[in-house]
Amino acid sequence: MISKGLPGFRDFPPEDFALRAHIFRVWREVAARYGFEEYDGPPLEPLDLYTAKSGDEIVGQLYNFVDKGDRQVALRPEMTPTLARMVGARANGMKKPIRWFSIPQLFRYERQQRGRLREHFQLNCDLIGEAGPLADAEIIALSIDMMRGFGLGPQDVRVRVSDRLFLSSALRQLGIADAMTPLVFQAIDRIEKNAAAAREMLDAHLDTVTVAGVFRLTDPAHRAELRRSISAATHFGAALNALDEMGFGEWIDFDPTIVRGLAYYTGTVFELFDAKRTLRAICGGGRYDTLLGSLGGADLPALGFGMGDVVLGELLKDRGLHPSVGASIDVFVAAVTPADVEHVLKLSHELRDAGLRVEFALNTQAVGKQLNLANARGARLAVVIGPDDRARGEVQLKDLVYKTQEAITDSSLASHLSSLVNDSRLTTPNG
RNA sequence: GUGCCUGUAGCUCAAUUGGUUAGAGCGCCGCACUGUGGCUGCGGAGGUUGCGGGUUCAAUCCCCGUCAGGCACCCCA
Repeated sequence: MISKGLPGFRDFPPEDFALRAHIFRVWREVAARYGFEEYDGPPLEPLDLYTAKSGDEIVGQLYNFVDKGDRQVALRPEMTPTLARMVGARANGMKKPIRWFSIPQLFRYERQQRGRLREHFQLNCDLIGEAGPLADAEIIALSIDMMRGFGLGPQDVRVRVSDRLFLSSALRQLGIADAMTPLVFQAIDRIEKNAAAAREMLDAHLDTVTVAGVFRLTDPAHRAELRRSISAATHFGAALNALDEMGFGEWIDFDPTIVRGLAYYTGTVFELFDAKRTLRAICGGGRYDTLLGSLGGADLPALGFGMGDVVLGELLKDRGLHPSVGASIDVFVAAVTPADVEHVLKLSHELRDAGLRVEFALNTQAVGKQLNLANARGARLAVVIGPDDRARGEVQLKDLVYKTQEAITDSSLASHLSSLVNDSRLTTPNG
């Protein structure tokens, strides 16, 4: 009896792997367009890499254990500490800003739900060494272009953006002490999901008038007005304007309830959601100017985002934007009689050497069955070889799509097939 | 970690208020079809009804436990 896989861990049979490969491909293509270079690190790290500074939120759900050398280790729950270590070790010699991305598999020990497993792949894009607002615009633009790369538009995905500095100063104007800011952030983070709980948190620490002020600040009805109050002279205002100029204005929703849970964000924060809001966040990120220094790496301003493959995959399936499973071969080579198999083997390998994807029957089968298999594989072409053909130095070439057949001389076959297949690859989607 | 809901063939679902040997469609395999494909017809394989226990003459159905999945919390990548 083969035991089941662990809860929250996935198998990837070919039809699922195709989606994953598609997602990775788009991630890499788009990242490359922004000049980002790919890096990676170990999936298993010393436990203290995460318990040291990263924030207690993550530590509670670490997938950790003691290895055979009595070391406390953890499967990586996030990439940032690893990134900080790598950058810290070599930042002095690197031209700034640093544009790096990675697609790590991350792990968390928590109860799974749709869009949230114990393991996922997460695109991490980070821009290190630039404090100015164009860096903020650049990283948000990158996240938006990722969506465009999958065929998603502003009607599918919304980018909700805020700025912790902006929010802090707004809270200060309400008379809230700086010491209270983290708690108020936490309450604001919950307003949308559970307004009653948020109000309870605030009521416990603030007077009624101030609480009302916080709710007014985050009220969707006042958002347009609040957005107009953000001066272009501020970092946040300049970043928003830059996104407008990049042509991404219609994706952006300024939303002061976005603060994000992680304690280390220092400025811009943003999240991407599907427009129908039926799924969890597709992407989240922000500016973390003090984190790298506090982790003991280089003291550089930085910002970045993480985008998981699970929610994104759900969204692509919902919208019919996932890749269909394409043909696995170009050509099927069929033998009419056992005496033809020798010839089939020889020809098949000539075609494989020419770069074509080729399959043939591994046992003796009627020609009809072999063609049936060719169709099931999605082959564009089939070559049928029988005793009569061999006697004439020919093979029968069938086009399985157009249902045509012609005799071809054996010697000219490889180049003939290559050109046919290359044509059809250009014109067939997902081929 | 907490609460609620759901587990029947590879997939989607049936099965009379508890009643004989748990069925169907799709898919898979075979045959009609020994030199020509997607159709059609016929046939076949595939189930400890998630698992364990209990109640009962009798359990897919009721009860308990457990595991898994979904939803909401918690938290957030």
